[in-house]
Amino acid sequence: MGKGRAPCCAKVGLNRGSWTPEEDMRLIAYIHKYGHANWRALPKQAGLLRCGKSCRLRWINYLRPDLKRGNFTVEEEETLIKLHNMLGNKWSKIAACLPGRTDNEIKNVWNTHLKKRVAASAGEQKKGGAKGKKKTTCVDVPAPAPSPSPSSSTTTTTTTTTNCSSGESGEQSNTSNELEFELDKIEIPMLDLGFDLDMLLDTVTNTHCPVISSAPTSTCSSASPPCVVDDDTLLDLPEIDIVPELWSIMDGEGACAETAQAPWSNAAPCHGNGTEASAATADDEDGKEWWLEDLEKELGLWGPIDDYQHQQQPDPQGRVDPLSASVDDPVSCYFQAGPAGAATSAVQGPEASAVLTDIPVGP
DNA sequence: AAGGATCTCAACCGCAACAAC
DNA sequence: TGTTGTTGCGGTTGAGATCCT
Repeated sequence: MGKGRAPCCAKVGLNRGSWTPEEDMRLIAYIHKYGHANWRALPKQAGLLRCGKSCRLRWINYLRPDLKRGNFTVEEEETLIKLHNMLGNKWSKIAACLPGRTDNEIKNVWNTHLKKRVAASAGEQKKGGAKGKKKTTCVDVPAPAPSPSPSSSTTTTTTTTTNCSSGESGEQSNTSNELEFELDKIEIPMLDLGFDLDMLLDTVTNTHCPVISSAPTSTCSSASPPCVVDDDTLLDLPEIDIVPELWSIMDGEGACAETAQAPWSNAAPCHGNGTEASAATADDEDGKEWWLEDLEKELGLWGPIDDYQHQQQPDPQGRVDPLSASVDDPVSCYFQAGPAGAATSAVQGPEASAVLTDIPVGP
């Protein structure tokens, strides 16, 4: 959103600001089919008037399927507080320890309420804490020591990667050892987080690809590239009519395997370029099926297409399924009922499908 | 009900690190 | 070894949402 700084020249003429459902669908469809080996080339190939950076951010922070949504749990907040106490503003490292949470989200949560809460509880516990205004989940957090902010704004002398591709853990051994040593001393509630301290250590110290990664980044993809698409190649993306054809992309032909830690990662790696994506095996289908189901449900595509209207009928109690209630086209359903409803103000109806019929792009 | 104040969070930016040549 | 291109990170911003008076 034009935040005061002039855009770089490369971005002149590109869309900025909030993403529309059409753009989201293009990005989802493209990445699902071809992966994201090259963010810079991606928008062009996907027919998006966005810079690659923007696409990457949108995918990582909002669209990728392994994201949790909703408020942080108590456990997550406590973990975040402790990890921040240990690591400072190393949001990506913290994110690597909080499955399904992005560094941006964590940063926001920290800056909006946890920071205040920690400050309040550290400074003036007797006063009764901070007065959060809105949806802060009030938790009694054991007051941690004031953050030493080991790095806070100082940057990157430490290792930066928590990514999958780093096989070079050796050269980072100093930092890793320090982290390991320190992390060894703290207790982090891992109740529902699905991992243990060993995993946390592994993750933070880059010793292997985290099971719960901060993001299926292109670094990961480059380790096992999903589909390499020539920069200048006119992609053979099918014409997508929003309901059946996009669905077919998602559901089968050419659904390109994402990276190792992606939810559909059981799918076989995509060999060659995306246009020759092979039929998935039965196991592949199993591996990605749940995500596809999930996406389809969010899109309002789950079940027979005829069911859309049906799904919007109130249940016997008179309630309406929030996943299908909002609008009558699946794109809007997805963005209103699904990911935070952020794009709710965007175009709906015919325009959405019109855009999606034109995914194939040229140079 | 209206208007102002405050909060949230998606998206932007610049820069550093990394990779490829 | 140096240069160039790409990606990842952390800080910042402001529109929209929510709360308060």
